[in-house]
Amino acid sequence: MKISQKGLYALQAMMMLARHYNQGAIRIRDIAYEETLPEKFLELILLELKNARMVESVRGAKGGYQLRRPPSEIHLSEIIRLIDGPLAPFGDADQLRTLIDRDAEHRALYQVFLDVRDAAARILEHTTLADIMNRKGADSGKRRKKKSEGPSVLPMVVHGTGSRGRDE
Amino acid sequence: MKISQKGLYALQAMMMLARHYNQGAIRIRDIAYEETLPEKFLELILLELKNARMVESVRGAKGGYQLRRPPSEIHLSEIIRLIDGPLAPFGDADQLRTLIDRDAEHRALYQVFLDVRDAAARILEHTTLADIMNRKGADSGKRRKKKSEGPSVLPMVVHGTGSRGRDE
DNA sequence: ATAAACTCTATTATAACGATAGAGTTTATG
DNA sequence: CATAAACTCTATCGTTATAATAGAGTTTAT
Repeated sequence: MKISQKGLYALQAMMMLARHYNQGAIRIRDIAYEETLPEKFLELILLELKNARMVESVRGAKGGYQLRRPPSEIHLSEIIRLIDGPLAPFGDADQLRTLIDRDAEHRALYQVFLDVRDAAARILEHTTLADIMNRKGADSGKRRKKKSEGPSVLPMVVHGTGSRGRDE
Repeated sequence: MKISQKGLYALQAMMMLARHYNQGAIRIRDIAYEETLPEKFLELILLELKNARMVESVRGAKGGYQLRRPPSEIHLSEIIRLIDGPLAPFGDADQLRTLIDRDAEHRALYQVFLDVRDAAARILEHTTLADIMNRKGADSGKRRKKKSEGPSVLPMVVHGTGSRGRDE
């Protein structure tokens, strides 16, 4: 899974709407300004989010956009899947399962792909807009230590563990 | 991180060379035939793998390609990074760490991205060609004892755990 | 009535992707 | 030492995806 620039914009816009939840409709222009996003491009993104029923629009003067559900009920995975497609690093989960069933030669490889997608899904399907709002701004007092603390959902993801200082 | 068709080809070619490790140089044509890969495209991929010192070539008649290191010492992450770039779903790990440091507004979001990349890295940096060779074909009894067995590092990746039967 | 907003379709430029072509170089071997 | 078998390298090509802009159309508050 690759998150495109557009996907990032969508996530940022949704975060902004989450911050202003229950404050009425927000104009595209204001979202674009606050998040520094290209306005016309954002327009298309919001239209997609609307068609996916994640946001709703109010048309006409005084119009704008707002979330259709509370931030705690919108998962990052939804947004990412909508804009950038499946979470799997190759194909999608169903395809991978089929390949694991039918392609004996490459079964083990596809299983690794599926493991990677499951790991991503476990994080993104359990993280909501509310989660990342609350985590914002360098420790909001909620016992979130600077170094580790790991990703809410997935145990033992200790920060310094992965290839720190290596390539990517 | 997205694994392209080219990335898949590279992984398949490397798996094939792993199966034929210590059997001398294998011709491009034979790799292409055995794995059903487009020969001319594979040529370019092998060249890249050679420049990255993962394989070596023997030129001239009777030439071909072979692994430069034993299959147990070649990690899937190396191949994927070479062909498809960083494991992170957006940018690379260093960029993400910088953004987490400097962009207070979006810190929490980038942290999630980094968590996803760490989860992928944990799997792909610990899975070797030998691992997936040995895991092949629903455990056919024959086992080459190499080093670690099974998904050494990432336990708890229970097959049926992830969002089965859902969207992707 | 009109300006402020969202809506929709089209278009563009650039890059990435997947692949093929062909001329060049190296080497085993008869 | 000629030759065929192989790898090496650069170029090209068609397609699709990405990132973005443009502009005409529609809805609505005031």
